[in-house]
Amino acid sequence: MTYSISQVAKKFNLTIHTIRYYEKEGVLPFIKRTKSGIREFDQKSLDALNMIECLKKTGMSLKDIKVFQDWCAEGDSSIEKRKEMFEERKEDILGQISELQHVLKLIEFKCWYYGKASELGSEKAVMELEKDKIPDEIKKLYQETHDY
Amino acid sequence: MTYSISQVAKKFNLTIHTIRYYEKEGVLPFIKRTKSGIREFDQKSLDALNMIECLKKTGMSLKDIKVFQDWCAEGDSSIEKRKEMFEERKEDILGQISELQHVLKLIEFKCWYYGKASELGSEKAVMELEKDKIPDEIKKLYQETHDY
DNA sequence: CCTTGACCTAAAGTTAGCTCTATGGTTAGT
DNA sequence: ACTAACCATAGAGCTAACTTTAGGTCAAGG
Repeated sequence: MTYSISQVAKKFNLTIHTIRYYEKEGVLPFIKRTKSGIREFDQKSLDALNMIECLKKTGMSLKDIKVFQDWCAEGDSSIEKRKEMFEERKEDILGQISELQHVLKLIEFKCWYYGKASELGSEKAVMELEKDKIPDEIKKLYQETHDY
Repeated sequence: MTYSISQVAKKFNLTIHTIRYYEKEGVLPFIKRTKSGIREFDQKSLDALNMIECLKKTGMSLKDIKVFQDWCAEGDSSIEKRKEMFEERKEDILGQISELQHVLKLIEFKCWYYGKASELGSEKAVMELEKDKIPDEIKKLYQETHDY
């Protein structure tokens, strides 16, 4: 079973242009062609594209993804490097998640703040709230997110 | 207490150029100047910059951050819009976190895969492993991350 | 056979977000 | 007053990741 470029584009929610661009930049491994030069994507191509999309979502650049693809093409001798790359990627993602969880605290504080402001009619009224009227978990959110 | 641009740059781990660029683009609210034109950052400026960095980390563009700053400058009449913006931002972050958790599964599968490949000496050996030698949670990770 | 639609390449254009350069003013120490 | 360190502006330059354009090929259906 093979797929045309437009079928693949639909599956991955990319444009045809983007897929061709990826191939040109070397982030997609070799893609078979018909004798007239039309690309035919097989399961391996789809798997590679899935990996690329995944790595992109972790914030990796196409340049670095290309390095990874080159390692793949190199074969078993690059297994160790690829292993290390994925371990780094894992740590990086965990870091990103905890950063987002931190950022979320400030956003949640602001949700509370503007909820109150909407309720009381002004920002001034929220800032003049006596301290004992501010829930402890909101105070905590506030304090934990002013780290400069 | 006020701060010079280079002190602020250090605090936020940005370059002086970037901070000036932010001001030029209107994402920083009005910053006071000495009579000779030198910027003086006060607590309010720092708070704003903290918010900007936070919104940037959620993936918001400077253009949209500027819209938010314009709302802030507009005063209480934009409270509702700002509240909605933060609620959207919150949903967005939760979405990002769960996307990263999904992506993490494929990365963790690859960590296992290359760990085995390293142990057995080749990728081929991993792919030929009998199914009952692959831990269930690894099979699960694999299946859950091939969603095209 | 001719049109239509999906494909191809090469290359120019776009956008965001910085980053750097040139040029010159300001301020604190000796 | 001189020097060094810091500040300013205007504007050019850069990089990544597309996106669009121009011009052409190819295969199937009427």
